[in-house]
Amino acid sequence: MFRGITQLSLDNKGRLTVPTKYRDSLISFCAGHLVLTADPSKCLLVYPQPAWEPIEQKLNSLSSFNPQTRSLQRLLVGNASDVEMDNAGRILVPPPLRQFAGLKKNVVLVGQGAKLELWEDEKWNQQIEDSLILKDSNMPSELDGFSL
Amino acid sequence: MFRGITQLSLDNKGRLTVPTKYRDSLISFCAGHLVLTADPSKCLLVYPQPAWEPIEQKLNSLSSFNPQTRSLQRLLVGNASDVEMDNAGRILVPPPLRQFAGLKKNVVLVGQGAKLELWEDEKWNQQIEDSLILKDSNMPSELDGFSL
DNA sequence: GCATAAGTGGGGAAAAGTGGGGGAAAAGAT
DNA sequence: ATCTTTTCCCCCACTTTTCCCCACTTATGC
Repeated sequence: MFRGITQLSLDNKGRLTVPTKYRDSLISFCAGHLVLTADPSKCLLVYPQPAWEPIEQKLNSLSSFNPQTRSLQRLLVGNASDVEMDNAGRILVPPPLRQFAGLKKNVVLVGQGAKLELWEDEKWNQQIEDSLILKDSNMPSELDGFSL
Repeated sequence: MFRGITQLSLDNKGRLTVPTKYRDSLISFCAGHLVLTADPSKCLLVYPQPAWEPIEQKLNSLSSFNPQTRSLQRLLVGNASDVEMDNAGRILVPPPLRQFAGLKKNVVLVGQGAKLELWEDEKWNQQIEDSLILKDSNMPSELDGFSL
């Protein structure tokens, strides 16, 4: 399980050095085989390949006549991209995905359980700021009886 | 299964070079025999020929008295076109389909499970942007309990 | 402070993309 | 029916990009 935030930079070829703390577990878990895709929040999602497969299968099994579903399929499956870590522990972020998430040089990699999120740092900070003004009244009922 | 997006261009003869990553599996799966047709979203659908057959049979089996069904049959079966990859891995996109999807030079080929979608690049970007403003309230119940 | 490991950048080889020309086959016209 | 014209397809060569590997620089720990 991934947690925590790492500040990183893309080199001028668009490569991302995966932090050492994740590298060994990624190599043993999926031989460095990752899947990158687009998230509606305009960041990228980074899955170990085995964790991605069931999600893609679920998406592909849904009816393509529902416009909402179709859009999700296009966003997630359509942007999904297989990438391999090179032997320096780097991955190449494909240009279309870099463009989608507005990644320039400074990015943050954020652990989120089974996956990681990759954000342009400004967008990440903005997103954190925005989340602070949430009203309690908007809390989903799933969280009833739950406290920190 | 196809996934991911590839930026491509049609040459001035209207030919499309199929990306290498798909070429081998297309040759072994369907001997380079593809079916292109029109999609209601104004893109083109690209099926390996064996994957297309059951879809066409299903469409033909539906009642042609329902106007919606009839329209679907006309759009999909009516526009379906057999194409072969040449030995440089290129396919010729028939002019009527090129016109339908507004394909000029810059296009994107998008993996969607058993099929591929071919978009004029501007239209694709527009479609992705539009999908980001989706409301949760519109999510189909199929997705209850599903998360990324 | 030195040694080892990690991060960064660049260069080169191989493969993939691109474009054009020539030939064959088909269609149309006389 | 034959000749002419056009379209389509296949092949070859050139250009571009991508990926992989190596070397240098920086950080960290002993």
